[in-house]
Amino acid sequence: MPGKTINPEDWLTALDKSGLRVTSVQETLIDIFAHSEYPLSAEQAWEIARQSRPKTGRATVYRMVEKLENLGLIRRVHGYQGCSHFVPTLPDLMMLFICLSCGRADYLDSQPLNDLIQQSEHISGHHITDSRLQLFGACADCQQNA
Amino acid sequence: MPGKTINPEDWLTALDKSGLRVTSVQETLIDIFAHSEYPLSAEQAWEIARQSRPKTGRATVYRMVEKLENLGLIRRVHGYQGCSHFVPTLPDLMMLFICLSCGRADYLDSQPLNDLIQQSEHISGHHITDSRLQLFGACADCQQNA
DNA sequence: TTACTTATTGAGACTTTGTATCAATAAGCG
DNA sequence: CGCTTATTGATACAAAGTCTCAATAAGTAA
Repeated sequence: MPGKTINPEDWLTALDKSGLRVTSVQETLIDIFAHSEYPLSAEQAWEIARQSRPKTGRATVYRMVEKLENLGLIRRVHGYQGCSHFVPTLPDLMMLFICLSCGRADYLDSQPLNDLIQQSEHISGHHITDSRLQLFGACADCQQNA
Repeated sequence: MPGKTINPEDWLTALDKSGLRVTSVQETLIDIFAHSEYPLSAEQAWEIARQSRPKTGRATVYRMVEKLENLGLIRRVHGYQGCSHFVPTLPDLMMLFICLSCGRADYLDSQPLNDLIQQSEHISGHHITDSRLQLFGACADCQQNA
């Protein structure tokens, strides 16, 4: 599956700039989210974190996930079985595709969506400030292997 | 805010056809969802149901919400503070707008979205079987009153 | 209408998911 | 190095949703 990479260093820089202290929990969690091909829940991130950092607290992970989301570094995935999974945010790419077979996430060009939203604003009279679009189906790989 | 109406009778017919028994809880809940301008959670629907039917059980409401969702009569709203709210499904209209000021839902023509999805399928090679788009902002009314 | 069969219901226990509290820890800074 | 204070971990707590099972009521046939 295609995909762009993420630089954990940039994330730490972003956290630092935001006035927060840079800690080892942050580094661990950023690494986990940045390197996962799959959307992760806070609970899952906690499990993974404890593999390399056994004493990591549950609340800490939930807090950090919240911070990362507020900073826009990760985005909530609105999936079939809930909305508590997160993927890294990629600059200038906002349309998300989730493969229902392998579970991996892919990012699609969002410009057409932006056009669509502008169009809808015009027609409806509403002022649209945010949007959530997610696509589900079978990725190119999984179609072949089926 | 603009909106189309829903006929509870049609819903009961749909339930009947699906092989399920038609009960008074169903009628109550269908009525509640069909007449609400706002997305409702199962918990909220339970509260409202008990006003006219005090002994209604919590689990029953959760079960019924699940059934209504499976039958496609209500749709899950993927909002800011969670994804546990539901709105009635309207035929041939699937794009949902939620006003962040008054909370009401509005439905927009989905054809442009369908076109966009087809386009994305072409470009990405993924086979897209379902989508979730939600728009947030200020509705026409709330913009005026601001 | 009545009796019968079986899906649905209500109550409450239980699980899961997420939040609040607070003493202990460790980042950042002089 | 030592001080200040944000962050952390442990745990208690709250909220959201599921499971179980005896009691109820919907559909069906006599």
